[in-house]
Amino acid sequence: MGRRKIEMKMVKDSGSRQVTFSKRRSGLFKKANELATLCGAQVAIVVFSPGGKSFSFGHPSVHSITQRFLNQDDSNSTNVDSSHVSLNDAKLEQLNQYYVELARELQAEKKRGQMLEKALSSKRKMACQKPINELSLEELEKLRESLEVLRVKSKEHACEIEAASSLLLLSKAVEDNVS
Amino acid sequence: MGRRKIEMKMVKDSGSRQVTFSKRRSGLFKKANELATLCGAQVAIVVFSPGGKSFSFGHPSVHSITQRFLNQDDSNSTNVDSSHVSLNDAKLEQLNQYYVELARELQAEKKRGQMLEKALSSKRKMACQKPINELSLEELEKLRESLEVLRVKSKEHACEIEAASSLLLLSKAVEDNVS
DNA sequence: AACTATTTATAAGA
DNA sequence: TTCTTATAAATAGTT
Repeated sequence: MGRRKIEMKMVKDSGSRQVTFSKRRSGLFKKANELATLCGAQVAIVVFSPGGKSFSFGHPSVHSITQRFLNQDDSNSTNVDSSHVSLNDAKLEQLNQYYVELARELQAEKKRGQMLEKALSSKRKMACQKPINELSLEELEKLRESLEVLRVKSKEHACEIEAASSLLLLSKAVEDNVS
Repeated sequence: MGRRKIEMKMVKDSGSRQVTFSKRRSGLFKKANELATLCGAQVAIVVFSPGGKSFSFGHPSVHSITQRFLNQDDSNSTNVDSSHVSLNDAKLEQLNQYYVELARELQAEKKRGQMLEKALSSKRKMACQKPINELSLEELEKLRESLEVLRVKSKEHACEIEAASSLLLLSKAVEDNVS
């Protein structure tokens, strides 16, 4: 948002980075205040600059909000039963929502889509196509999600095989459904 | 920032308020992520909606930042008992990490359109050459990206047939390789 | 700190 | 609700 578009990576020059930090921190707090005002929400923000200096915004206060947040799931420390539908589950779901929202942003990639369309067109020359009328968008989405999970698991450098198996089950299901 | 300027006060209509909250919370988190990325800053945000539902953003994590913040002015207080940090908490933080990481990768992905085209055209070969559980992380990522774009194209209601067909080619390649 | 040329966010609308 | 679009707002580079 300025004279030029900038790369979304660490600003190299220390001076410029300090200026950017100052401007954007101010902007962030303003947005937070607007969110609290317009929606009656409670918002707390804590920021540490690269130099280690802290800044905070809180409506009504950072302390009250962070305590409320941190104490959400501590009340039943004795109950570690996984079958219990806890607030943690809500949080997990919530984070998953963010994850999905971000994935959705990829739709804004018009240019890349066009390039892929080209690639897909040339791909179609290859034979061995099957009827696809019964393959729903929902099923496409399922397969995509499974790969999303697979990617995460791979990055954990753990249970790669388990993840791959899950993927296979899904892709097999899709394949069965079509044939 | 929209069709009209709005008064900076509580949105009366409950439905509109919910929509505004959702949009602006998303925008706030995006700004926070940009601040962290551009300036190498640590940022933690906790938001409670009017309905009492909580949302959080943390880079690197809400917990670490709030602890750092709460401890800086309270150096005489003993450490908060860390034994209550359950496995679920760890999972949450981990998921949060994925969220942050994905947001960052989203920016990078937008610049890899051409690479994606290459990846797609060479994908089937790779899938056919070795078992899926031996695919490299990079290869899995490419496959995932391909499906990501397929999904986008599908939702654009353009070339649904082509996309689905290509997906089948992909899944078929995987399936053939395994069976 | 101000100043704008631009980009980005978003309030309405479809 | 998800996707546009017209407009307001944020901000990158400049002075």
